[in-house]
Amino acid sequence: MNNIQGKIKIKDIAEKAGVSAGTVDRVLHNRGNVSEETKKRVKSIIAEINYTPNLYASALASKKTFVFRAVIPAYSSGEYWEMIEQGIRKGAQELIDFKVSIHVHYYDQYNQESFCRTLEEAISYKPDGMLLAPSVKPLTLQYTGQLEKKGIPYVFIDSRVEEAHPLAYFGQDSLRSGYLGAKLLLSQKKECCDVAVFSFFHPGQVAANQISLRMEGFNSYIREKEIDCRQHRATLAVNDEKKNELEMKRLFFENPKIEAAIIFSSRSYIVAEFLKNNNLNHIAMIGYDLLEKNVHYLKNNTISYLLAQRPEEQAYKGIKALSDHLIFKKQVSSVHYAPIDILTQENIDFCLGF
Amino acid sequence: MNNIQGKIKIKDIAEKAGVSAGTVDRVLHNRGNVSEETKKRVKSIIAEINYTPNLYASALASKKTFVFRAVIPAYSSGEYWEMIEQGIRKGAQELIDFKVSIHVHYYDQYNQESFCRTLEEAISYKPDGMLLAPSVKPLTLQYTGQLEKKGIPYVFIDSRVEEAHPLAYFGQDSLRSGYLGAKLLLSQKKECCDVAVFSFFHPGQVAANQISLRMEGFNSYIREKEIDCRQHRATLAVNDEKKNELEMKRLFFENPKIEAAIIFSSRSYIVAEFLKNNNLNHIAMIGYDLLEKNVHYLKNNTISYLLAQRPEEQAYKGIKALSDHLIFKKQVSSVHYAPIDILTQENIDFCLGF
DNA sequence: TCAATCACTGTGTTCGCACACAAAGATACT
DNA sequence: AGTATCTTTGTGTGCGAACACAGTGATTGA
Repeated sequence: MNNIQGKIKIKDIAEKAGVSAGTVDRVLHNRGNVSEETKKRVKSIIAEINYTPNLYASALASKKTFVFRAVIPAYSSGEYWEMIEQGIRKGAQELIDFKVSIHVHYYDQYNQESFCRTLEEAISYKPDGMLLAPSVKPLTLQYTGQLEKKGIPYVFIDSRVEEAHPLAYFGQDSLRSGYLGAKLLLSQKKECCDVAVFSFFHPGQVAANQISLRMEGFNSYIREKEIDCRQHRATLAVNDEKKNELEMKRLFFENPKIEAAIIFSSRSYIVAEFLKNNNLNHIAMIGYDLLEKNVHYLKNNTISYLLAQRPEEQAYKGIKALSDHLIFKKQVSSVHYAPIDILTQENIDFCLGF
Repeated sequence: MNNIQGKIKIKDIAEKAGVSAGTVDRVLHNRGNVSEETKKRVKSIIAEINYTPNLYASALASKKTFVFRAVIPAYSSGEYWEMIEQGIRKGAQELIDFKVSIHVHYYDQYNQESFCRTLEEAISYKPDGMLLAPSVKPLTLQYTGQLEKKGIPYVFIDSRVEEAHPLAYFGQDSLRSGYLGAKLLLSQKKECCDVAVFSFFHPGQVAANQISLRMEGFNSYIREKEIDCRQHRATLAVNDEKKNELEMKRLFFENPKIEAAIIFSSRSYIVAEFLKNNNLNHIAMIGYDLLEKNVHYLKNNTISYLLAQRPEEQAYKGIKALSDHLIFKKQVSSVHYAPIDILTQENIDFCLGF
């Protein structure tokens, strides 16, 4: 017999094949030095009884150690990227007994050179795997090319770069989240309506972002459903409160008929704050991402819906994809869209923490 | 030095305390036979260096085995409870190397006696922990009382019974999901409207269910927001298609002004099918739970929103709660509401599988 | 013919921990 | 004092797998 669980061990396989455990081990890990004949025999037995190794025993015995490196934008507390890092940390925690350690590198997302320097440094350590929040395409491709040459698997988080060959991508389908935003905002409108549409901008922005894709999705809904509405666009600046204030005043006061607003950025709270302060309660508003400040305005009914994307889960799964690939030798599928969560006052309390 | 990860092992503690590994083990597991003095010394060192055991090595060495038993309603393929079982199976899969095995018992949810028999049988095996989909209160309390007397921890899944003392509860906040249904259906209505409200019924129903709570939540929204609407209620039968057909015909044809419908049951597809077949496309409809048939009608635009509750995740977490408590000695919090997912055509594809 | 080399296979130690058992002191009892 | 008993402590083995190392024949070369 085998153990209590009835689970098959290497010894059982060895017995059935009439060889020793060492030989089975050699077959399992393609270590060579096994005759073709016994190799086939052992392999067929493994397949037949559907052997799955005890990963914990395996990790315990293994001398291999793994180092992953993550490269993400630097952030302040409460920002979107903080949640990404939380997911990374959670993954790291779960993997320590598998001898995995994870280092996080930060780059200035408004500085191209910083991106390059950070990435170069991370790569110079020759990690076993990388998690990467990509920057603009040509820049990113330059480094993913290096990684591919060195045979280091990497995972994209948050956004994706075409023509690269990541092990996997974890992020939102931004087109569709923009489309859904339009539906939630406009589906029940019967007559022509005025809508404020906000995007964000920072000079020198180098990290990829989803604003333009979301807007594209938004517009495709309007086209498809032939919605009759007037869009009033504005672009806010990341770090210029006064300018933003003026811009919003201009927009809302000059167009008093605006009855809906959508902000294609996690900084939705900036507009929400303005609406709240100016008692523009009649304006329905949709924002993005589960930041604390956004949640605040969702709870006090300024933001009607928040479309969220579970960044911790994305990052966590990204780490898991690396370990699944490198340690557990599992097949990992390459594209993983995060669910688009629709959050309201009613269900928000159940979505904090994942 | 300790190992590569820098993680502290029992041996390290033993060295620091000037005792052997065996003694440290005795302290860690309260096995007794340790003098007060050394016990204190060892404990203080453990606390000081914040020791966390390698759970995998621990499980490997341990001779203990655990048997969990789950008691849930019997179901046919495609029903709600199938997803619960999937979650249980997933949990079982992850725990096999921790020497945990899980048995599932099924009861006829329309037969009180069956519930009793099934539960008695499950308890008679003296499991280490139980996962339970409760029935009506007095009946359930009878058995949870037995479990408590025997010191067997149990977890409620799906719905909850007051006055019992489960290790944890995993399920939806039904009141709030009814409230949210009302909001999605009615928030944009300006004039008085006619709404069809469906509940379900089966003679002899004994498993607890959330229909009435959802309805209560629905009504509280209407009261709070002073919505002006006419409700047309109907109760459908679980297994009588013809009667249901007649009932729906009566309702919708006699009240042609109905422009919205909500079904407080996972069998929402029954109403959706009727609307589809009778070309009542103008009626906005809200259903509950992520059944395949419901998804079908969501995708073809008959159901506008589906409010889902991740039953697999609930069950999975229920199993994890048991193992966290029994095996990993973690503290588990007692109430866990599942997120209320708002599903639409746009985000449904990302929510299948968890 | 004997040693060297090769392909192949078996054995033994190790990982961190649990647990059975042995050993060592301390105490009490005849 | 000698022995039985109890308390306290240390030692050894095994969990399942990884990997270094030690065989074992067969083949080759001198």
